Amino acid sequence: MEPNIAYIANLIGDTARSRMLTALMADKALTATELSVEADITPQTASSHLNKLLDGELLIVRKQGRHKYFQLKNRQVAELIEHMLNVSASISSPKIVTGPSNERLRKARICYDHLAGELGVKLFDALVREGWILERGSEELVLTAQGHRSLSQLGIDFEVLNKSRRPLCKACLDWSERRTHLAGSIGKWILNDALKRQWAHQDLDSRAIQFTASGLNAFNKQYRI
Amino acid sequence: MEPNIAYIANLIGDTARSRMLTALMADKALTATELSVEADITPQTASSHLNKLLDGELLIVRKQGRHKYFQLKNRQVAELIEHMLNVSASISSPKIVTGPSNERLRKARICYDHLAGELGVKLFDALVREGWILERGSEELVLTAQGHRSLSQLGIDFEVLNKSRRPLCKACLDWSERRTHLAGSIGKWILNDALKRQWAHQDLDSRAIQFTASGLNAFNKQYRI
DNA sequence: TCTATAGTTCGAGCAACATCGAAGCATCAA
DNA sequence: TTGATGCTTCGATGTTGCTCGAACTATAGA
Repeated sequence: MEPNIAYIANLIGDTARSRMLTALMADKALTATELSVEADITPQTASSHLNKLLDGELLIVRKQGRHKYFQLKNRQVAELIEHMLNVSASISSPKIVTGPSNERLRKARICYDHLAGELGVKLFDALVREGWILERGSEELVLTAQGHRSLSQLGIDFEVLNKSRRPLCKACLDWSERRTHLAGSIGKWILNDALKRQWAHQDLDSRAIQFTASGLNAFNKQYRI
Repeated sequence: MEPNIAYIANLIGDTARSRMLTALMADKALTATELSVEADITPQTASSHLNKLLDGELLIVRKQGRHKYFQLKNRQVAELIEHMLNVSASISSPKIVTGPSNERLRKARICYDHLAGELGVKLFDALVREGWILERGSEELVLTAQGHRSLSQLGIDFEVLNKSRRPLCKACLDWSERRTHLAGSIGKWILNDALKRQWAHQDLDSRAIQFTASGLNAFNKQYRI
């Protein structure tokens, strides 16, 4: 038999569960209670949903004291959610409502482990313009020799990155901008570096990334945005 | 608001609808009745499901006389389904049952527009071994100069392929083999070429690709499998 | 030991929706 | 015009499963 995609899709296809999954796209482990708040349901209901998601192997859980920390099982699952976000965003009928909290999400947010939103797209454009990465076709990205040099100077350790089997650069479609932004281990490094330098911090309650005024300046300068 | 992934997921998450979608992965337009047979439901029920899939913009339809031909809306949708097949296949609980008709599917099948299954993986391995394509990391593929030469000799027209914004080579994870096979416009060309040369033909009732004995020989020889 | 918090299990209520029979419309081929 | 085929609309039925209140277990802290 072919794999049963209805099972997985049905799992994601519930409003409460899909909200939990989307919340977990921030790549942060969340507790059952936090997720119940996120999904706007009671803890009992959340407990039932979380068990289903565990059964379906979309989540993993770590127990710490009286807390349970849930997170997405792996990158494959995260990429599936991302894919669904993209397809959903390209649909016309259920209109996308604009709100104040979404303004921040649209500006800059975390997409599993790299920067997305307006700033993510700007970053990508700048890297291409400066010749650090090269677009081959519309989906394939290549790091140039110059990009390698420049990023090394910024402190990236390619020795470490090359050890992982993950590609350095990867194109990721942005659902709010409908444009490409940078994923892959370099994308991850750039976000982590900005957080480490305290140019920005992640919102406690959402996937939004808040840049400080000076942090944004430094970030823009560093990447010629 | 973030895009509503529950809506799309819920659409795919019904057994009947998911069967229809999987059937359409063969990239062939099917009529409403054919799809109702595929999903094992009455035409009335199928009609209702197909309308929902149209509303959700997962399908498009062409009317021809008293027939209605449905197909997947675009490659993005097909890739989403493929992604779900992969995630589903990597789940342990709902075991994959082996059956006679699946034997053929596992050997060689169409994955939207390129070759998948055992033969697809073998093809990929051969192309890498012969140095026609290069694996960078685990997901990124590059066409080598030698690959360009060799494929040109086989009749591929890179002028045409380069016009499309689609990447030449792309890695696609195979749900039955759990290994990489070749997608992208070259993958598409190779399959089409084999069909054109009548080395193989597509099953009428499924996504299986049937090679003739001599066709398989020629195919293996051409690509050093 | 007592209390507060995190998470669970059970059961009942309720709404959503997949399903099909019956009947209807549209098209094609005589 | 008649009959056959493809597809749809309508209404009734039944099941699934999301939901929460109530009561429970488990852990942490004092």
